Amino acid sequence: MGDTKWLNDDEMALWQAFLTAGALLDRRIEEQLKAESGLSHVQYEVLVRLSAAADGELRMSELAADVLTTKSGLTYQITQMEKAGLVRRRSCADDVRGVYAVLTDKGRARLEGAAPGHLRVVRANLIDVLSDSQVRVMKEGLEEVVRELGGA
Amino acid sequence: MGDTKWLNDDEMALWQAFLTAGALLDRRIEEQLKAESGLSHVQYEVLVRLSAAADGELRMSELAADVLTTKSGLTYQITQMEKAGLVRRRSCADDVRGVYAVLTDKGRARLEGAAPGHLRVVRANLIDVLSDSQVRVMKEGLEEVVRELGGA
DNA sequence: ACTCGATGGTTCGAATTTGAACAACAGGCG
DNA sequence: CGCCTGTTGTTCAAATTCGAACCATCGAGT
Repeated sequence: MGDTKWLNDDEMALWQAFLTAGALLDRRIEEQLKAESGLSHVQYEVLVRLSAAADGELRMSELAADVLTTKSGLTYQITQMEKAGLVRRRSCADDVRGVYAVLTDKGRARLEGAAPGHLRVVRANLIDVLSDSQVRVMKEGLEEVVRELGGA
Repeated sequence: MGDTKWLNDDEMALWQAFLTAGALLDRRIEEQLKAESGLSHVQYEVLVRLSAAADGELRMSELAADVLTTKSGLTYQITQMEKAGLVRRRSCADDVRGVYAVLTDKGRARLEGAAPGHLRVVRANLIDVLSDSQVRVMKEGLEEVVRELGGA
């Protein structure tokens, strides 16, 4: 035992491409979003989740899980967004500890303004670069990876 | 003009899975690496690049590009790694501005110690979750994305 | 009602990342 | 040679992230 099974060429190339694509794409998204809407990617995701939720509000913990950030990370971001008026905190009725993050009108407007530009970047650099069948296969594969990582 | 072409279900799912897989996988890698070898993922990548390079050394700028980080980000990390004795700085003969990051024996040893564990995580959560054909398709697709993003 | 092991959010300090500004130099070209 | 533009790597402050510690509360089980 203890002998390591290395990656073959395709596997290595996949891993490398996965890292590179992720990093470069994130960079581009971040800069586009910041320039065009003054939002960070995390903040954009927060707005997306909230706007998709019933009444435009979610518990901090659920939001943190959705946005793939840590609890403290979300606390920080929500504080920032609250200062910017994009979001508001509301304490939970049935659980004194609980806190809801609530989307404000301003927040919703900001999201609507940012979405098209963001989408353009995602399309231009990821979706439209792939064929329909590539999209399907990669979706299947990555969903399996997510499942494995317990992010189901 | 101005009307936005949204994503269909598969495209949306792919984008979501891509983000989630990336974030979760990075998290797991980071924690495994830190726990088992006291390295961050960036530092690990630095060691990998240096060990792959001739004489185990690379110019700062090239290394920064390889590792997908900014110039200042690399300066910081190399300083940390230098303190830890994993790396050493050497100034460039033919270009007074230039600086080489050089892998030390200790650095190489640390990499060798860390690699098997790191590889296990990559395998368990990405590679081994996919079929050979999925690996090939995803590799092709992601390489195309990287090309599009100018990371050729 | 009471205890005890989870849960929800925040707080804190340390580590890291970012981007702009900077200084020093390289390299081509008139 | 002298000028001009682009590089190289570092520095600095500000923004963000991380993780552990913390407090208050919940909820199941007794």
